Amino acid sequence: MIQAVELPVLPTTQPKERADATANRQRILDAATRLFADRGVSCTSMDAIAAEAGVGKGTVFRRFGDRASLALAVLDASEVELQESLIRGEPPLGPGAPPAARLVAFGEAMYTRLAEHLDILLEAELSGADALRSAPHGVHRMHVRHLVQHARPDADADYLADVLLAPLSARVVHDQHVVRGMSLAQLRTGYAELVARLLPA
Amino acid sequence: MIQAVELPVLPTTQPKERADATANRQRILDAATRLFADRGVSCTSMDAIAAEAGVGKGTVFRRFGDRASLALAVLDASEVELQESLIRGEPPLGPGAPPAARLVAFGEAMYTRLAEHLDILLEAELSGADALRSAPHGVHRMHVRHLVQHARPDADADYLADVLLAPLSARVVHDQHVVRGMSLAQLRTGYAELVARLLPA
DNA sequence: GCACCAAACGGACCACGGTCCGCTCTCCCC
DNA sequence: GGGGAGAGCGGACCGTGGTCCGTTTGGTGC
Repeated sequence: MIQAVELPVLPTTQPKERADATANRQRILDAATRLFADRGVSCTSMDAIAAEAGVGKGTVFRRFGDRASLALAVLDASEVELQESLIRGEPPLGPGAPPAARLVAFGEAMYTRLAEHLDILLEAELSGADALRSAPHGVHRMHVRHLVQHARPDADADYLADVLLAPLSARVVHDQHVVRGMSLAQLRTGYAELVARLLPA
Repeated sequence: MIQAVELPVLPTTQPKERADATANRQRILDAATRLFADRGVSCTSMDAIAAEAGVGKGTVFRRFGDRASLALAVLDASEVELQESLIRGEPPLGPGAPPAARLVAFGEAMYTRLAEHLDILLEAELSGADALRSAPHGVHRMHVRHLVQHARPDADADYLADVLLAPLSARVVHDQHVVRGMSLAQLRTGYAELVARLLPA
């Protein structure tokens, strides 16, 4: 027998987090941020973060899953800000400018972010076997793919998006800038010229 | 008092490896190759490799330094063959063809190699924080940089070489091919078009 | 052969990321 | 405010990569 059932308006809503859980999440994020800054990301163990947060190690992993996700979560505010700029910000980063200009601006923004948080971003993509499946990366890929498709409807936007994102990975930038000493200005210029070649105005 | 000293002709020569060490290196490589093939790279621990080789774990690490280097060493024969083709092989992979054609051929060769050994290459660049500092990668970068410089003396060959190598990383290809299901043909075509855009004939 | 020594060996040991499970505490409903 | 359910907690536990150091062994000079 079919019955009318009271359906929640948006069943996708999370079942609401308990107050202590929320508090702990924040304490863990604060502790991680502090320790990352103090003694460096790679010298900060998960145990140390748990201890600093005054919380059991299990709680850290329950909240964040693994080390890479925690690193990503620490940068969440910065990521949200970037995405906001992409969607609703001023041109050329936001809508309104031609795709090539927006892409160059995206590269600039990414390099700025990378310079500021290189070690944390490195950690985020190092530990996980699949940093490329993370939500932020997915958003970046969508964005770039969208710009490419508008500028060159003929091209393979999926592949080109990957090409345009690959040099912006923390690993590549770390090697270029830290290991081999290439300047950020050189990287920015290089990216702009790359975009100019790939997305003709 | 200054004395005439008998100088070795080439002090850079390694001081000759002991016979048992050489034998053990080979047994370890064989064991690793076998186990990687049998149960998969990610399911094979270093202890298991040591046991299979009939050797202490310390010996494995003494010979190969770390897991990533061992993975790389397993593929050494394949890498040597590739490098041989680049330096002395037939065109278009080897010398003689125009730079753009050689670069496309390089991409083809790399994709073939990636398809064949994806999991091992993934392991090699996953574990080490600095897979980009490995000897093979250095050679690849030199090669690509050299081709770029010949085709476009005006451009930033260093940056472009990185751009052209980044999409050929095991991590990117794994995500494209395994996770997202892009075909190898699509990747090859994409790379060829990328080269065409970046290195005008 | 022999004796010597550096190179090599091996497995106990360590630190770390991640899991598990029995106990606790919050929240909701009455 | 009392009680029941289940999310949340914490820290003991596990497997793994990597190190250390006392012991063994292969090469070499006599």
